[in-house]
Amino acid sequence: MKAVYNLMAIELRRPSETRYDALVDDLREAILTGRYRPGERLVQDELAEAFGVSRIPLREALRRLEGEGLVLISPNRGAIVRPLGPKDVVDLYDVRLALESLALRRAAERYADLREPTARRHADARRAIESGSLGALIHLDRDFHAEMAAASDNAHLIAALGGHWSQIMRVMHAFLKVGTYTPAVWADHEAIADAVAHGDGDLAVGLLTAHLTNARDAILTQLRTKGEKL
Amino acid sequence: MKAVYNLMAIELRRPSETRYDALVDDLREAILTGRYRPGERLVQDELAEAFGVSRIPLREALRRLEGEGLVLISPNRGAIVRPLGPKDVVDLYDVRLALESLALRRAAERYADLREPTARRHADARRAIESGSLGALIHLDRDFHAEMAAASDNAHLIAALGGHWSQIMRVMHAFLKVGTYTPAVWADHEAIADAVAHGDGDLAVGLLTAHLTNARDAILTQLRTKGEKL
DNA sequence: CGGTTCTTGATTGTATACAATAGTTCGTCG
DNA sequence: CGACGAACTATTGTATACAATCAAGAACCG
Repeated sequence: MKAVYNLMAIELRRPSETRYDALVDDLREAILTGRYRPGERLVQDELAEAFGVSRIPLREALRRLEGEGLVLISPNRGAIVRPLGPKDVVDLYDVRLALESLALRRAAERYADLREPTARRHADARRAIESGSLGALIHLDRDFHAEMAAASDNAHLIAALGGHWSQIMRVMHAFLKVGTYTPAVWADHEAIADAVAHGDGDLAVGLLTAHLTNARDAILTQLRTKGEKL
Repeated sequence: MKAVYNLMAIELRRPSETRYDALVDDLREAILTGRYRPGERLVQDELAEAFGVSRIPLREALRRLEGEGLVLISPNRGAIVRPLGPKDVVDLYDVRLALESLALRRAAERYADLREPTARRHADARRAIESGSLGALIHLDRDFHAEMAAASDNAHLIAALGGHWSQIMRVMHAFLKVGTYTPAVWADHEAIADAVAHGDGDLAVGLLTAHLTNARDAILTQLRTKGEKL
């Protein structure tokens, strides 16, 4: 059970970042990408050795991810990756629509102009699709929505959406393993950015509603037909 | 620095509850009620001794509360109680309205009938007002909204609202120290419960919007005139 | 004196060690 | 042969101990 610490990896991060900070990011990413499967037990000793740390910062990271809803922890029983079903997808997208609608309205009131970075990401996304790097694609997608949230200038909204995107990204990763990514989403993004820049909150929300409904339904049909686990 | 552990307090809780679980609740309550002031440093050794535990479960509890937005933690610097200003009140109520509106619509779709427990709480609230137990009053208020959230049958929405209520309760506690509690809120609650029971989501949301706007404005004016810290 | 480096004390970060719990296996008895 | 229960094992929960970091003040130099 003695761990051979990965000395190199530790010092590649900026100095004042603690093991906890790095662990939260790494563990989250591992769960999002499906390296740890839904329902799988997360045994502390194993994880600690895998990440080259002791159980102390690891436990703190698990508590954090519990707060984000990525893992479930029961006393004296340990942590598992939270399993998600079709109802979770529906529920998540409901909450997401409510929060992001608010974000768009506030961003539109301030005439936030995100057209330039959105176009840039659109180009990046094309390249990511060609090279087949799904992970990068999802991060670009999230970045767009995160930037919209930031434009709302509401710290509590940003925090709430940040937590929810962990879950959304899990769903997306699972979907992209079996489904196909339609570049149309980036046209949607640009239309939304346009509406916000012109201060038209109603239009932006309408576009977002269609955008999310399409995405959700595509995911749900894939889930039903291929029966992929989340 | 040696702690004389409060042996009695430990076993008064249900057996399989860990020190972490108890700490989260106790620490949250202490922050909500203002026992630890906004901006105040939360030194781990001091807290550990005060609560009769070691720093390990304490640190985990702090991570949890960080996730709820009650404390801010910076690496190697420690935790402080997150200070809230007038803008936070506006932002919080914005997010709250978005989330609770969704909850009411879903609850109304299901014709959830919460009129009986709401009336019961109304009576309890009268007694709480007479006996001047503000803390109990706030908990009753939260319970109403929590039950509405639960009636939405959306686990992710419930979780999101649960986290937010920590913050809302902080604002309410601070407000009630200087402001007055108007029993009219319970008439609002009953009207909302009625609308939901009749399946009228639009009406329920309209009532909620007025309810929250009134509450928010009352808090804001109190803050501005008396300049109370949150 | 004003600014800069060094030292020190307080505090956080993390590893190790041990205690407590729950799940499991195996034996016993009906 | 199955139900019950007692050891055993794997794993979590928590305390202690020590290392790393930061903030503040002292010493130093211009």
